[in-house]
Amino acid sequence: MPVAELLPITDVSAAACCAPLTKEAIDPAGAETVARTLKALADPTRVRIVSIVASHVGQEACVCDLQGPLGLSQPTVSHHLKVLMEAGFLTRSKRGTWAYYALVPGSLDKIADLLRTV
Amino acid sequence: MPVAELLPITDVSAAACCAPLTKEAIDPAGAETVARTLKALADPTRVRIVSIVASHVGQEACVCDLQGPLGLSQPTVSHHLKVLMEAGFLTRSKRGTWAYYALVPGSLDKIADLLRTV
DNA sequence: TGTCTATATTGACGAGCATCGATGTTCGGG
DNA sequence: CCCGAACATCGATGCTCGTCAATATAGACA
Repeated sequence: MPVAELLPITDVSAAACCAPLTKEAIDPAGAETVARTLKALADPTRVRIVSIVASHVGQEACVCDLQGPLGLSQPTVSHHLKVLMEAGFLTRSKRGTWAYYALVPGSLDKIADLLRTV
Repeated sequence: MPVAELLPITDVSAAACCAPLTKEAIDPAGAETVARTLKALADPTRVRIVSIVASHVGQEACVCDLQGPLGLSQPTVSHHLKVLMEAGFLTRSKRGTWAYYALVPGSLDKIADLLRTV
C-alpha cells in the first residue's frame, strides 16, 4: 500500500496508483442501510411478490393471491411478506380472516433515487 | 412467458379476498435477473466500493484505494470487485502492476429504472 | 535470471438465509 | 361455544455467502 497521498498528478504513469477524490464517499452506516434495504429485494420470490401486489387494483393483495402463482408453501410466503414489511415496501391490514398487503407508495422510487446518489 | 394455469388455484368464486389485476406481473425469469443484479449491491462493503470508485476522478480507482478505507483483507476486496464486475457495475483495466476498476456509466441508473417498472 | 510488489485464485470455516412441516393464533359461522 | 379457515410463528435443514490465510500469477526492475 503506497503512502503517496497529496501528490500532484501531473504524470499519472509515474505517480502512485491512488487517484484524488471528487466528492466524499458514503459512510459505513449509510452503506449498511442501503444494503439492508436492497437485500429485501435481492430475492426473485420477493421481486415477484412486489410485482404481483403492484399489479392488483389499489396495489393491494392478500396471501391467497400470492400462494398460487408463487408455488411456495404458505409459511414461506408469510416469511417473505414479513421481510418486505420490515424493509418498508409493504404494509399489512387485516380484514376479517384475510391479511391484505399493500405497496407503500413511493417506496420503490425512494430506493431507486438512493441508488443514483451512491 | 404467459403464466400457465397449471397450478391449483383457490376457489375465487366464493372468496372475496382476491382482487382483479391492472397489469401483468413480472415473469419468474425477469424476477431472477432483477434479483441477481440487486444481490450484487445488497452488501454494505460492495455499496461502499461502488461509492468510493464513483468518488474518484474519472470514477476509477485501484485496489490500493479501497483496501485502506474498507479495512478488509486483500482477497476479500478482490472477491467483491469480481462480484461487482460480473454484475456489470465495474470494469477492470490493468496498467502495470495495478488494476484500475471503473464505474460502468449508467449502470446504476439502469437498475434504478428497473426498480420503478417492477 | 531472480526478487519484489500488486492482484487473483483456492480452500475452508462460520454466519445467514430460503424453505418446509408442525404448531399456534385469530376470526367468522354454525 | 366449538369448528374450520386464513395466516403467523417455531424449529430444523440444506445451501449460499462473506471472510480469511495460504498460494498462485503477472508485471516491474536490478
